[in-house]
Amino acid sequence: MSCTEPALQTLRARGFRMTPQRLCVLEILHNAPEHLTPQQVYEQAARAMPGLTETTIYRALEFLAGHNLVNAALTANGKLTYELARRAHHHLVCRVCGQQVEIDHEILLPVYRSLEETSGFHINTSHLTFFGLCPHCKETE
Amino acid sequence: MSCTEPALQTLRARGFRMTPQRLCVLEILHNAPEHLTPQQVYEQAARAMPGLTETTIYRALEFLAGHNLVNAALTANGKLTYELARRAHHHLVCRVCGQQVEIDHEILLPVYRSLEETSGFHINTSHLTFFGLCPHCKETE
DNA sequence: TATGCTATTGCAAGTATTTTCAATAAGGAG
DNA sequence: CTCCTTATTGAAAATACTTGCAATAGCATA
Ligand SMILES: [Mn+2]
Ligand SMILES: [Mn+2]
Ligand SMILES: [Zn+2]
Ligand SMILES: [Zn+2]
Repeated sequence: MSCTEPALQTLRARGFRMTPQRLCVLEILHNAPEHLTPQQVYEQAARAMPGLTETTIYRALEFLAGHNLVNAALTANGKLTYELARRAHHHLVCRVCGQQVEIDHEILLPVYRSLEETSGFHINTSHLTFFGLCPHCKETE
Repeated sequence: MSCTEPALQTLRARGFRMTPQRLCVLEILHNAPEHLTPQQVYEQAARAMPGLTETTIYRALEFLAGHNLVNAALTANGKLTYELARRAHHHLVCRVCGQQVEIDHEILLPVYRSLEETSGFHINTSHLTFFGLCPHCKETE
């Protein structure tokens, strides 16, 4: 499939390999409407590729995240979920009802700049999760 | 110990209890030079209170974090570590060597404000972790 | 200080995630 | 197209974390 062509090139250029298992994970995340847990990815992947193991899913997700082909996001209960890497963005999620709002990366650029200036670091966090209370839950305490 | 007095009041006022196990966890974090993993807390706690279980440590950390007496922080590999809640701050950690820099919460206030304004949310994320490359590792690629 | 309610603990069992290692297969070279 | 190197997989075992439940012990009240 065409949407995975660039990913394939990226990996090979770095001496790594594109496998059907990794393609399967990318495919699943590509069609997912939202972030998925490793378990959810596994369930779908196992359906498409019987015999594939959970171990492989965990490894594929970590690997793909390391190569910026997928992003990991933190949930309110401290667990990681994944999504296909796309336009840089962040999340704001309600601790009570779980409602999510997406945040453009541009909004954070100024802070990134000032943090880089004062620390000398090059920041490459690509996917932050802020927590809080949504307009509704803010009312009902 | 006096440093735990306020914590005790906080909990009782809300109908919860201060137990020797929770005090032990607070005590350990109070003396820790940096963030600790649940396992590290357990090792120290078990030495002070034989019989205490890992289950209790996990529950105490989550409970105390829920009451803002301790803060959870994300490590580069997606795992949670804990520290005693103190002045609001965040972290900037190098993905290569692990070097950490602390960030004053004030620096992020403007962004918080603008995020709250545009989303209507009340943000209460108290402990963010930014990742990147430190000045040194930035050089050596 | 004695009593009662119920939040909290420890234990056991369940689920999730990581690690180790031998067998397999991606993909560059010829 | 075949061969070779070695990145990657699957299986099993080890660890990490969560959940259910009965016994225990904070602490509010009298
Ligand atoms: Mn996202
Ligand atoms: Mn901290
Ligand atoms: Zn809400
Ligand atoms: Zn570094």
